[in-house]
Amino acid sequence: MLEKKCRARLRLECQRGAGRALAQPDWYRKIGDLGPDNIAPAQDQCGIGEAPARDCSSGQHTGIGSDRSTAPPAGINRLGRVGYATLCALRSLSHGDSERFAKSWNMPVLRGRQGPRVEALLAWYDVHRRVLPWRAQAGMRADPYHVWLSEIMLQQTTVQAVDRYYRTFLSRWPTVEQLAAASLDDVLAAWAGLGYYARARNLHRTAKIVAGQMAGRFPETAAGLRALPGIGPYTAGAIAAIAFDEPQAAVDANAERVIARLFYVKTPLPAAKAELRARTQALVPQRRAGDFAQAVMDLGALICTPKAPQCPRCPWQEACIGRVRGLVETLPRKAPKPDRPLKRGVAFVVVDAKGAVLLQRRAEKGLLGGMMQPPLGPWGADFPAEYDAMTQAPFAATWIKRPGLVRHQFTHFELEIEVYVAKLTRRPRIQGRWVQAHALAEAALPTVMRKILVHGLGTTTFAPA
DNA sequence: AAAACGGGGCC
DNA sequence: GGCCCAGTTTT
Repeated sequence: MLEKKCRARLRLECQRGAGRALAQPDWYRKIGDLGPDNIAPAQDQCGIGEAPARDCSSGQHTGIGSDRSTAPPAGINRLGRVGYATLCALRSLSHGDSERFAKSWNMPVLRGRQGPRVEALLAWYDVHRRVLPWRAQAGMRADPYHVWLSEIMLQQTTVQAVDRYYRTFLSRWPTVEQLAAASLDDVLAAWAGLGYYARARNLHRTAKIVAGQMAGRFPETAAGLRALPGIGPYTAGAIAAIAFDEPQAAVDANAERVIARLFYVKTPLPAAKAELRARTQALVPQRRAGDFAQAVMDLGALICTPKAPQCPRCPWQEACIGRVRGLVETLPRKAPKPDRPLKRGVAFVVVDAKGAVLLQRRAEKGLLGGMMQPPLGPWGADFPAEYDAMTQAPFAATWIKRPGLVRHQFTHFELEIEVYVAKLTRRPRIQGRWVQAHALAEAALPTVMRKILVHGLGTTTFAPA
C-alpha cells in the first residue's frame, strides 16, 4: 500500500527528475512521503557484521527504469553514487526494482553485502590519511612512546592544540626514560595551557612505571595498557591497535559520530557508548587494526564532521543509514548538559622590589591540581555581590584594586576574579615562591592564572607557555 | 550513573 | 554564545 505509493512517486521523480536538484533528505522523503521512522529500523539492514537487506516485496514490479532518461535526476547525482544497497535500505523497493533502477543509470549494483566495507575505508585512508607528527610513515608501526604521548595529549583536545605541545615534549624528552627522570614540576610547566592537568601527573607516573618496572617497554595489549594511570578504554585500544596492531577498537568522539551515523544509532550519548563500542569492535579487521582505528578518526575529522559532513566523498556512503535517512547531521544525539553556575573570587598579585611575583602551589588533587597561582581567596557561587575582598587578603598591605574583572570559563562553571595588586619593598614571611617576571613564561601556570597575572601586572611581557 | 576536570577553535 | 574535541578518574 504505502509501498505501491512509494514506487509510484519514485517513478514520477525519475521521469521529471532531470530538472530538479533536490537535497538528499528531501529526495528520500519525497519518494514515498515517508518520514524517517517509516523506514525500517537500522538494525534490520545493518546489523553488526552481516544481515543483508530483506527483500521487501515479492509483488510484480512496476518497471522502474523502463522509461529512463539518459542521466539520473540531478538530485540523485548530488547524493554521490546511489546503489543497490542504499535503495534496498529504504526497503520501499523490491530487489528487482532497485537493481533495475541502478542499472538503468549505470550505477553500481552491489550484491549481497549491506554493511560498511572495511577495505573501502582502508583504501580511502591510504590516499587521504593526515600527516601528523606522531604518525609513522605509511606501512610502518609508530613508536609506542610516541603513540602513548600523543594519545594522552589528545584526550578531549584537538589535534591543532596538541601539535605544538607534542613537539616540545618529544624534543625535550625523546624517550620514556628521560621523561621519567624529569621533575613533576617541569612536566607540569611544559603542560601548562593544555588543560586537564591530571593527565600530566598521570603521564609522569606512567613514565616512571614503564621506565622503572617494565624496562622502558609499554605493555603490548590493551588489557596491559589499561592498568597504567591515565589510560582508559579508548587510549588502551588506540595504543594497542596503532603501536602493536592488536585488533582493538579505539572509540573516540570521531568514531562515535561515524558509527552512530553509519548505523543510525538514535540513543543519546553517553548512554549509547556501549552499543557504539560494540559496533565499532565488530568492524575491526584482523590485519591493519591500527590503520583502521586511525582511518575512522580521519574519516570523522575530514569527511564525517559534526557539521556539514561531506557525504559524497565518503567511502562508506553506500552503507550509511543516517545518510539514507537524511539525518546525518542530527547524529549522534547527546544528552543536554547542565548549565554552568557563576563563581566569584579574589586574587592578590604581589610584586617585590625587584619585580618578582609571589606564586603558590595548588593542592595535588582537584581543580588545576599541582599548578601554580598567585595568592587566591576561595571562590564560590555563594559570594554575595558586595563583600569585603580585604578579608581574603593573604597579609596586610596597600592593596590596589585593578579595574575590571578576569573572566574564565571552565567545563562546569564560570569564574569572575577581582584582582588586587601590592608592590612591596620588603618580602613578607609567607609560603610561596618568588618568580622573576621573565621566568613566568616557564612557570606551571594554567591559563586562568596567566590571565590574572596579566591583568594584575598590566603587562604581557611573558607569553603563555 | 553522575560529576569533576581546561582550554581553544570555529560557526 | 554555544558546540566540540583522539576521555579518565572520582564520587
